[in-house]
Amino acid sequence: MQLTQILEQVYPLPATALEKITRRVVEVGFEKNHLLMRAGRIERNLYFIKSGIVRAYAHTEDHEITFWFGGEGETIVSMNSYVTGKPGYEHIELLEPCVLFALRAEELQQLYQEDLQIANWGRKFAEGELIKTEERLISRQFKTAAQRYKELLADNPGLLQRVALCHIASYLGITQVSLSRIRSEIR
Amino acid sequence: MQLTQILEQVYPLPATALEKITRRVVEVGFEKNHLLMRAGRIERNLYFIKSGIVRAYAHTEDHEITFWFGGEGETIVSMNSYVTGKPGYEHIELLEPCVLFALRAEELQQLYQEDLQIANWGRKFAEGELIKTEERLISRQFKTAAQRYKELLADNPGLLQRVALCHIASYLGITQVSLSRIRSEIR
DNA sequence: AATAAAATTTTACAAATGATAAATAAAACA
DNA sequence: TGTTTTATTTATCATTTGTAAAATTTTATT
Repeated sequence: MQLTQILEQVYPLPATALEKITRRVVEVGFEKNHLLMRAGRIERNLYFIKSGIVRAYAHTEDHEITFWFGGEGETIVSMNSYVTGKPGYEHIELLEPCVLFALRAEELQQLYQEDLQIANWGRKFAEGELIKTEERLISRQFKTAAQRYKELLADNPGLLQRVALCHIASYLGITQVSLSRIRSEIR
Repeated sequence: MQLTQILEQVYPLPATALEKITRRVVEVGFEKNHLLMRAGRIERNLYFIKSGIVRAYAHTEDHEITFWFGGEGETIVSMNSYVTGKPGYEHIELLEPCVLFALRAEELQQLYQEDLQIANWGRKFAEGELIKTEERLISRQFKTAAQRYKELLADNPGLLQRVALCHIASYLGITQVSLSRIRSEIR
């Protein structure tokens, strides 16, 4: 997937604005299982996923939860770190070998201050992520774990082939044992 | 709480930008229990809360869940409707008599296209709401209902005096019976 | 103050989910 | 291919949370 395409699916940008971003982006590749971001650090980059799939997770001593999957065309941001400037709480792990477009957060902040359309791009990006997150929060309350599993499969076919079930269970907010039960009941 | 103060706690704005917004805002008052927004409609306004407290809820036939409380200084947006232009899924109900600052969504969209600092204000607003929502989603998985209740009280003392327990239970993602159990165990 | 209405708590029982460990299946590797 | 390692499923039991209904408390109204 190309960078301009990724950017424009968030918000259409004039050529000049696209060029300002493209000029500051570097293409990088990482192997499977690479830890792209670590909790507790201030993250200095954003990434756009050209190919591959990643997960974001947070953990305490005993638990670990996967709260986001990112695939081709999606944007990897330590939202907390990017917004507040403080260390983030999430780790980003590559679940496949990935090709990413890297952009320094500082440079994007600079562009937000210079370019009206890029500022509106940033707004649209955050707004889009917000409604997705809000919908997930609500769906967790309205729907049973089985319903949420079926919907995830429907919205995201192929995910099952690319991601370990333990991560899917965690994403759905249940244990792996519960997910196994749900899967056996469906068949 | 004054409008400029509300706006600037999201993102500092130059006087000219503040003036552009202020000029388009109208102060309105509603009685307790007024339904400010209804699901299924395209919402044409945003509101800033000068005083009072409100809740956002969504429902299916049998269930209803409260997923947000807004108090003084907060912004009421049907995020879904505002972002996608389609009808929203939330109702907004006033839990107290409120004084609100109303702004037409269309006019704000216009300002986003003219004023760099206002576009950045919109970006910061969405980013802030996003991390709050993301944190809630994660906390729902990491923490027990009892912990979430205690944290809500700690972060938001006074809420208990202003909001019915059935809404708090719903917000925490549990039934009212469960919340009663938690409350009796704490004492 | 007395009554009615609404909100909250309590009780009893059912259903869903979690924890742990063992069994099985799948994947990775020599 | 055979062996080891890792991932997933199954089984058992404990715990949490939900449902429904009744009891109690609080609030509103006459």
